[in-house]
Parts: sequence; structure tokens; C-alpha cells
Amino acid sequence: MLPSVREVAELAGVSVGTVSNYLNRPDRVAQATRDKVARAIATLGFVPNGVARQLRAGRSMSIGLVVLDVGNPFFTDVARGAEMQAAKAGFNILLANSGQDPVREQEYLDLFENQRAAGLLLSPFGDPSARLREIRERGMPVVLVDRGSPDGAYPSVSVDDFAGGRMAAQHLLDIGRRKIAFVGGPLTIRQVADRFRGAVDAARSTDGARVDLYEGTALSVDEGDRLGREVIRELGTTKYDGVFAANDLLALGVLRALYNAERPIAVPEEIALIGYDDISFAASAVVPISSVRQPRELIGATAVDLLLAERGEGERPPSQHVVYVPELVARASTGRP
Amino acid sequence: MLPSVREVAELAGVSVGTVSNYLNRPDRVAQATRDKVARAIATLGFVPNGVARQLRAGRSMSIGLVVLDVGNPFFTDVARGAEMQAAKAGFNILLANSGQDPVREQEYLDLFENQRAAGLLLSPFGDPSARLREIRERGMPVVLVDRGSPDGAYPSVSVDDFAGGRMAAQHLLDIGRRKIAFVGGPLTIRQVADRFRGAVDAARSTDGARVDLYEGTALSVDEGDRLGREVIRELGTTKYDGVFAANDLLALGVLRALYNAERPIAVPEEIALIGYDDISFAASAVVPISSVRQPRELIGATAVDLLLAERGEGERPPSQHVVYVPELVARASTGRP
DNA sequence: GTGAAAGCGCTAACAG
DNA sequence: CTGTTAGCGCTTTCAC
Repeated sequence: MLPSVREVAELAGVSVGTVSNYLNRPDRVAQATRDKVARAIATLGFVPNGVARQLRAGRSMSIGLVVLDVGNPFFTDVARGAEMQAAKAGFNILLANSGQDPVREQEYLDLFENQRAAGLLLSPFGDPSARLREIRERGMPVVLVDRGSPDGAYPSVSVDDFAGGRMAAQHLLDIGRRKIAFVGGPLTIRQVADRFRGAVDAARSTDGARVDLYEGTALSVDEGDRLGREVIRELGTTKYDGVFAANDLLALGVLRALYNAERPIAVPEEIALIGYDDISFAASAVVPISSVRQPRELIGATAVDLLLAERGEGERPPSQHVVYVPELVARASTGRP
Repeated sequence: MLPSVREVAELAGVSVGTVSNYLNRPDRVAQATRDKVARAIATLGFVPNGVARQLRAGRSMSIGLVVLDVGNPFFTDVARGAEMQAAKAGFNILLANSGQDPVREQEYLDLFENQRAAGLLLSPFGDPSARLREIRERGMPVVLVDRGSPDGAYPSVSVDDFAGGRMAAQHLLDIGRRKIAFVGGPLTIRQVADRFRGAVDAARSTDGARVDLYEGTALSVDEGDRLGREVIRELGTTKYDGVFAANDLLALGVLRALYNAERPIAVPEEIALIGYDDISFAASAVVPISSVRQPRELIGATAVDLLLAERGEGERPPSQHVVYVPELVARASTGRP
């Protein structure tokens, strides 16, 4: 067992209050006393118990960040941004991975609530649960990350996925593609659904354009590979000339499928490909992949700002919603030299 | 403020002890009482305070995992493995990113110690600090991840980096390459140093073979790009025909540099390239990159096992050291069709 | 089965 | 400046 303030106080020949003062407001302690306490701490190897401190304080200095997939560089970049911003205010970020599993998501939310985290940053799978609403009503600051709040109830920082989806599809249309396969899913992930709707919307205003949905179950490289194969299988029937993947991980997988096909399919000649997120790996792919860039670190930093604003004592101000506009990045996979 | 057991007890007309029993050993509570308590909890929206619980228990159920770089898929895979294994024993993993900064590493170690984490999994930057030794001596279970313990002091789970480095270099030698640039750094990261030593060792037994060191400051794509450019600049003087990058992120960067060079350099024809880790992106690169595969999730899972074994009450058993052997994965970047 | 009471380690008044 | 004391919310004896 580690020593406590009491043992330090005893050895130093002072009271626990003085030890506490030494720890938190050293200026109120006389130099001589300071030395005695310091010596006692050193010989005992005393380490203040943060848990007790927190219990006293009522709230911790840790912010929980629950993401859909830590394996996705998009989210680690968001986390980095959040971490930096949080550090400025003396908070730290605890990263948790829901892995797109509503049960695990819930478990982490509960964990953070009963750990009395300073707040919750959540990239929710599906619509925010009733449980999340309760958590918030009990006083926990919550900010949705990477997607808007359906009914405006939660503060949120997101990127306009509808616009991004439109942008990506329009880019494919602009380079003359008409038969587009949208690869992504599940559509219960709002971001995916919005990107898809945006793509469909773009196609509506172009003659002969169509967007077909290939809905998968995860936003991973392997799932992209699987869906890519499905698209290839369909090629006899529908001669797709463009693929829009809901994120870069999927795009990387599709690309792999296209390359490994029995009769390899040329990108962008036969099929042009565009992803989403612009993770750094997109630019280093077999064929550098065009993408839609989101300000990842900024998203994380802004989310922390909104969260800290929520933490105010009195009435909760109306929820803020920050929406960034994404940016098209054209590369070789859509014909850029 | 959230309600506490006391308020629940009052509303239910029972004592706090009974509420506690209801929470932890419901079988010792009469059915009728159970109902009353349940109702009180529901109407009050009571959420047990995990912090108080921990204070009482003395130790938390969270294991801290401090990695060199969360942005590196290698580490998120290790984390995933650790998470799964920890969950089986009822523990959860808190991911922290040192970003190869000894100061931040230390801050997180301190944070976890004063939060009385159940244990520490650490992928250390440089040699384990004196502070880490103190932390351990005060009773905190510590396991080194992804590198062996220099003096055998800490339990560890690692992969034989010397063998891996040898393997990678030997592969380049086997396909006829002789002038090899080793890209990686800083060498204060033991894994990098070992891989380099392994490569040098392999070259020693081949006539005319050499390995030159291009030491960088980070294991990132961008740093790989920068070092790649350095190698290219040197090409007039030394006609390198092989590059061994200390990890796949660097390799991806080198590849980018090679492709974007004023006069693009063909891979593997002019320069063969091999990385390390075999992250999933390696296979989807411009030229699929050969690599040295480590059992990432297994590393994480094993680390948790060792940690839980350390947690025993009495004498600490002698430290266990698990060393896995890596595996060569040959792809197009070293000439595999 | 249930209640009363004693802390876990710390901080924040409040006296002195 | 320093000591004393009363909790933060919970669990855990120990009686009843």
C-alpha cells in the first residue's frame, strides 16, 4: 500500500492539512516546513491519490472520447486535435473504442458517467440513444463529434456530409462517369447515409446518371475489398465506371479488389474511384486516391471547446452546432495526372 | 449533482447499507426491499459513483496503455488485442499517446499511478526511466510492450527485432541487392536500433554488401518522405538498390518520395523496398510493400496476461519475457509478382 | 435481512 | 502559518 498524507504528516511532524497545503498551495507554507514535508514525501515515496482527490472535487479532469473505430486514422487525428486542445485547459482525453458496437458504446458511456468524467465526446453509432439523453440530463456535458445532432438537442461539431457526398459524386460526373457504385454502410451510420444522399442528389441533375448502393457492415479495408468484389461481379450486368466509397478505408479495400480481380480493372480508366476523409494513406495508395478532406484535428479541438463551454454551472446555453465544409482532393484515381 | 446512495436510501426508506447490498449482493436483500430500492433508484436517476467505489477498493479496474503513436495502426492493433483480453477479466484499457515525447510519457505514467490504475502497459521511448522503476517499486504492475526489458527487470512481450531486421535485410540481399539504405530513427528507440543492428549483421556475411543509416526523428509517413528524399539526393554518389524502412509508415513515405522524385524511381526495379510491421495499408500501397509481420493483437493480449499475473498479492515472481518471432511477407516492392 | 458506524485519502473551511 | 475537523460516496464489518 502506498503511504497517505497522514503518514507523510506524521513523519514530517506536521498536520495533514499542512501536507495538503504543501501539495496545493505551497506559498502558504513556511520554507522550513516545506523542506520537512518534501523530505518526508521523498523518503516515503508518497504519491497523491488522484481518486480521493477526485471524490472530493466531485468531477474528474478527464474527458471521455468514444469513437467508432480507433483503427481508422481519421479518428486518431480527431483524437490528437482533442488532446491538444484539452491539454491547454488541463484536461486529458481518454480514448475508448466502440468498434461500431452499440453495446460497447453504451458500456463506455456508462463507465465514463460513473467515473464522473468531465464530459463526453461521442461519435455515435446510429442515433443517440435514450440512455445518452438521460446521461446528459443528469448533468454530464455531451458533444457529438463528426455528426450533427438529429434534433439539435446536443451540441455538435461535424462536417457537412451531404455536401461532401454531393462533391464526390459531382466530381465523378464531371469527369464523365455516369454509372456510379456507392460503397459503404451500414446506413444506420448517419455520416454514411448523408454521403449517400448527397451522391444521389448530385446524380439527379445529370442525364443518364445513377448511383447504386452497395451496403456493407463496416467501414474497413476488408469490407471494402468484399464490396469491391461484389461490384466487379455485377460488371457484366451494369458497366460501372465510377465508385464512391464512404471512407478511405473502404476505398483502399475496393482498390485492392479491383487490382486483384481475375481480369484486373484499370483505375481510373475503367473505373474511377473516390474515397472520403483524406487520411494520409489515401495519397500513398497503389493509385493515389481522390478523396474529400475533413479538418480532422480541428474537429477534435472544436469539440473540446464546445464541451468546456457546456460545463458552465448555471443554465445550459442553447446547443451550439459547428459545421465545417469539406474539400475535394483530386488525385490519380479520378484521372488527375 | 447526482443523487447518492443516501438519498436513494431515504426515498426507499432503508439504510445506505441496504442500498449497497442491493447494488453488490442483491441476493442478501429481501424481494420487497429490492423493489423499493429499485423504484427509488429509477425515480432519482441514481448512478453509482465509480470514483468513491474505487477509493474504497484501493485500485481501479482500468489498465493504462501508453503507446508511442496512436496514429500508427500497429499500436491500435496491439491495443485491440489488449482490450479483448482485458475485457475477459473485467478490466478495461485506457489508451494514452506519448507521441514519442518522454515528457508526455512521464505525465501519463504519473497520471495512471495517481489514479491507482490496475497496471501499466508501456511501449517506452528510449530506456525505461528511473521514475518508471520507482513506480514499479511502489507496487504498480508494469509490463513492457513491443520491446524486451534491457536488464530483464520488467516483464515484457516483444518481437525479436534483431531477427526481424536480419530477415528484412537478408531478403534484400537474396534478391541481389547490395547497397542498402536503412531509414529510421531515432535510434534511441530500441526497436529501431535492434532492427538496424540486425540488418548490419545480415550484410556482414555477404560480400560487397553495405547498410547505410539514414536516421530520422519520427516513425511517420512524412518523416519517411523526408528521409526518402535524402536517399535520392545521395543516389549520385551511392547507387542504393535497396531500402529497409524501420516501419511501414516510413516505408510508405519513402515510396511516396521515390514516386514523386524529379525522375521517378522504379520500385522494385531500381530500388527494392521493405518495411516493418505489416500494417494493413502496406499491402494497398502504390506498390504493395514487403514487410516483416508481427503478431500485433497477440502482443497486446499477452501483455495483459503478464500484467494480471504480476498483480498477485505476495512476492513478485521472476519477470516473464515473451518473445515472438516475426515473419517475412514478400510483396511487389521486393520483386514478388 | 437490515441498520449503524467506521473509514478509504483527500481538501477546504475555520480556528488559533 | 499551522492544526482540527467535517465530509466527498461508497462498502463492509458487526450488531440486532
